[in-house]
Amino acid sequence: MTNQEITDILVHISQILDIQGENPFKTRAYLRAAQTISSLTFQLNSLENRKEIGKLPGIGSGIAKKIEELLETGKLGYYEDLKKSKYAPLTEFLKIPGIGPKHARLVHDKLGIKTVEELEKAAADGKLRVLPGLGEKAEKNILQGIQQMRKYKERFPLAFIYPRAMAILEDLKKLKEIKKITIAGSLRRMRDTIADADVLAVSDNPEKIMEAFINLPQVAQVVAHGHTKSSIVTKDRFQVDLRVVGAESFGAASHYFTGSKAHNIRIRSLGVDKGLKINEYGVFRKDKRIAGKTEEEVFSSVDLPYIPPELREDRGEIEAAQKGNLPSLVEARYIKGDLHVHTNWSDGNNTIEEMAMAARRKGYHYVAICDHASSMGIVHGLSAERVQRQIIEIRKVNKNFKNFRVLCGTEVDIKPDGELDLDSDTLRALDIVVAAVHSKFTQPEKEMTRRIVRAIENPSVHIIAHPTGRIIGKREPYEVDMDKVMDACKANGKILELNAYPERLDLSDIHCRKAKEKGIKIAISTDAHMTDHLEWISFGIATARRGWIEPKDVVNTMTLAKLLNYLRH
DNA sequence: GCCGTTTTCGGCCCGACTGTTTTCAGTCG
Repeated sequence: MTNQEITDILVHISQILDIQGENPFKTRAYLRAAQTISSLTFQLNSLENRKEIGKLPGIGSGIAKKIEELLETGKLGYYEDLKKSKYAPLTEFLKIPGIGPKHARLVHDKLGIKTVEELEKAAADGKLRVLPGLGEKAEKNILQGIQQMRKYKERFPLAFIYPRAMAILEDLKKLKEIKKITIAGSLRRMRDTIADADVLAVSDNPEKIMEAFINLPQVAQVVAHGHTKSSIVTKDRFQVDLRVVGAESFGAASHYFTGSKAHNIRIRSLGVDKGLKINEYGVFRKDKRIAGKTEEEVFSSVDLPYIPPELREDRGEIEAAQKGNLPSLVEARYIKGDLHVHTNWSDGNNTIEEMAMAARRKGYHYVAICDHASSMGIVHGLSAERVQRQIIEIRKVNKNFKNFRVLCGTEVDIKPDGELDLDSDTLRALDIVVAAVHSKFTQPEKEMTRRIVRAIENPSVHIIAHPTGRIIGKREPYEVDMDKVMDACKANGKILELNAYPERLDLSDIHCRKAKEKGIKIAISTDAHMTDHLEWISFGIATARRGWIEPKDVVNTMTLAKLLNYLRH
């Protein structure tokens, strides 16, 4: 049983208990345990890890026992019983925005409603309005919520939301009443997918801002409209929440709205321990504000150093901060080159020279041209002979540069049996060999793992590109044992790519952290197919930061000389 | 259900908005 499966079961347990009306702190305990497990960098099902379960944060003897039962037998008696509860099917209702555990239970108990379809019909027929606490408006909202759930249930890739949220920020900035404005929420934490965009502004005239916000041209629907907080859905179908506070509260509000929720709860609990109340307006002792203007003040009020947004997931960052062990995360300024870009020699849009110029404009010291070597026609993969010609061309281009180097590389296919799509003599002639799976994604885990491990063991290979093959929102990662892949990388001194292509971000943050723990080096590369794509490096850096990656963990922070030396050895 | 250099019992983060209510419960983040 995988961590993900255990997580799903714990969440489901929490939801059923919630609907049953259990003690909310108990249901939250299950959620917290689920969150802990979902962010582990190791699988619980390996034997040596099982003893540690009870020591994990938020997992005590009760839940630890349940997890052990799941690992041991693949089933959990407690959960099997819960699933028989008449309330178990109602967890589907919780996916409907505006419906929580209380209303889910209410419509079931009073009207016998068991499915979303029945709920929709009851709302349409005006049967909900007679229930205590519900009215006509609630009926309408539930109908709307059901439609919204069906339409917008997905999360959006970070790179889809990011520019659109920035555009809204720019629009709002034009208002003279706005003194400060920033993104917050999962967008600021740079999660790989985003459900909605949070924006925070400082103003003395919040109502004016609200008015302007809900009348932006991008707005398709106004979800909520209050004095200091409003929510809209854009024509691109994602929700934006805007909150306005006073300047004295900006730090506290930034911290609060950036989250994560789990991180906030921990910080506020630390505050409670010190007799402080922390909310979005500031840090208070009794009624006296003692901090809140900056995030640094908020952290410092609970004796912590500043914690970067990307780390705020309650995945150990608070403990690390308390011990003074926070990582010094990688930043854009450390990146000295891009180790995976394409040109019009294969499926890219620009020439070698154009890509090189663009990389140099970014201040890079090098760029590796890694066009496809593939028997798949669609990418115009290079044959061995064309690789030789490209090497000559790159040498020519390099004569035009000083203090900048175009590296000869390839993105060679890993065939289903683990062989590469270029001969080893050709591969040896290159500065850098990036190998990747581009076909037969559906191999069983054992075969896929063996396939990739064979490529890692191939002495010509330096880097494994987009190691899990996921396309966010479109394709699940292929079935591969990343522990074995990483162990092979460690044993053979090979590098894993963090592909910054916005729909990939592969490695994920969790895998980055695992790689770091195992001492494996990362290459943050864009896989750019045109010059503009070089900018995507920022999404890769953000994902790396979420994985606690420091400059020393990243090969493309090395100088050219060091990098070439590293690749040769 | 978890957790503890104040605690092994009694706490557990905090507030805005909505809709249905006359003071609040439910939902959300």
